[in-house]
Amino acid sequence: MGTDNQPEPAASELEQPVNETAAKMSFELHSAAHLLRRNFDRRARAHGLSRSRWQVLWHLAREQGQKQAELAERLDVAPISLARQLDKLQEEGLVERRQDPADRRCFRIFLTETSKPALEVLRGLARETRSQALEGFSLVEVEQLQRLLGKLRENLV
Amino acid sequence: MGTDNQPEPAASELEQPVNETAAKMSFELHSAAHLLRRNFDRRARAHGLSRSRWQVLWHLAREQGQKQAELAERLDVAPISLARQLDKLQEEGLVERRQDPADRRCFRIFLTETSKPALEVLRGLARETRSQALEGFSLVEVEQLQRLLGKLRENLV
DNA sequence: CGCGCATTATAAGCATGCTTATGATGTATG
DNA sequence: CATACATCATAAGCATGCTTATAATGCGCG
Repeated sequence: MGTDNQPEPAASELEQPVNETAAKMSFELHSAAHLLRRNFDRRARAHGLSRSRWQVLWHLAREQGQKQAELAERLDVAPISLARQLDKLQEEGLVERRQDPADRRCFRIFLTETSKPALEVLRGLARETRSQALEGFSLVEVEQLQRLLGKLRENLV
Repeated sequence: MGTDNQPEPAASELEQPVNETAAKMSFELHSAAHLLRRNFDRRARAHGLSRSRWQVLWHLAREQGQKQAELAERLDVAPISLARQLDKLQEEGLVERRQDPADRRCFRIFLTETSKPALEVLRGLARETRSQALEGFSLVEVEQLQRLLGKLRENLV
């Protein structure tokens, strides 16, 4: 309130260029993520693994025994969508639903032995895609990118 | 070939940490892009604009008069998918198909006056989402992020 | 000119996701 | 204990995308 003719000089100077650069950044982010997904999907598809299927397996590999509702939340998918996917995966013997002994409403989801080869394949594909995406990046750049994306993510959670 | 006991020391030192950091980076990228999309989608949805609809409008705002096949390629969508989306948009009067006088097979797609308010809304929503995503970012950081993502995108094209 | 082939838009049928509704089961509160 | 409410999985119906197939039209080469 001291100087009434310079309310927020820094803001007005920065606002415009930031907004313009922000638009480009936003485009790059969408584009990069899209290409990364597509790159991986193509590889996975050659092994008969569609996105919706491998995402379930992938998350289960990190943590088994979750309830469907929990798993659906982590996958950011509607519970019913997961339920139908699990129907198919179970039919093929890749996962199994086990009754929760303490709560008869819910199932706990587990991977079967059958799923192990698929998971190995997925890990390999992820490495391939990442190494292609990050070709020519220094370790510092990768860390920088990770940090900035993490910050951005925090803002949106 | 000079020193046979140190084939590629730099590579073996870097490979492991890069791979680990790369995995985190990859996660952050997917996560950030997903949240950005979701953030925008929620806002857009409150205005009755679904993703598949506003994406078409958005690209047309940049360039009208394209053939369906061209537009589909830019949207990275199958031609048939775009065709059906256009059916609906045309039905609502937001876009129009004009016969190409030189090639009777194809249509040229144009926005109508009716679509202008929707586009204004979209521009506003994009600004809101971006400003939320980039809160606390310096201009330098935004530029850095844009540059790194662009580099990553180039690797995947 | 004419015939094969490419291109454009669309159709049919499937996969996947969502919203809303429902039945079974748990939990809390009077 | 009983009744109201919450939660879990699933069903029904719609939206959107894809693969493959098809009809109309353009194009190139003999």
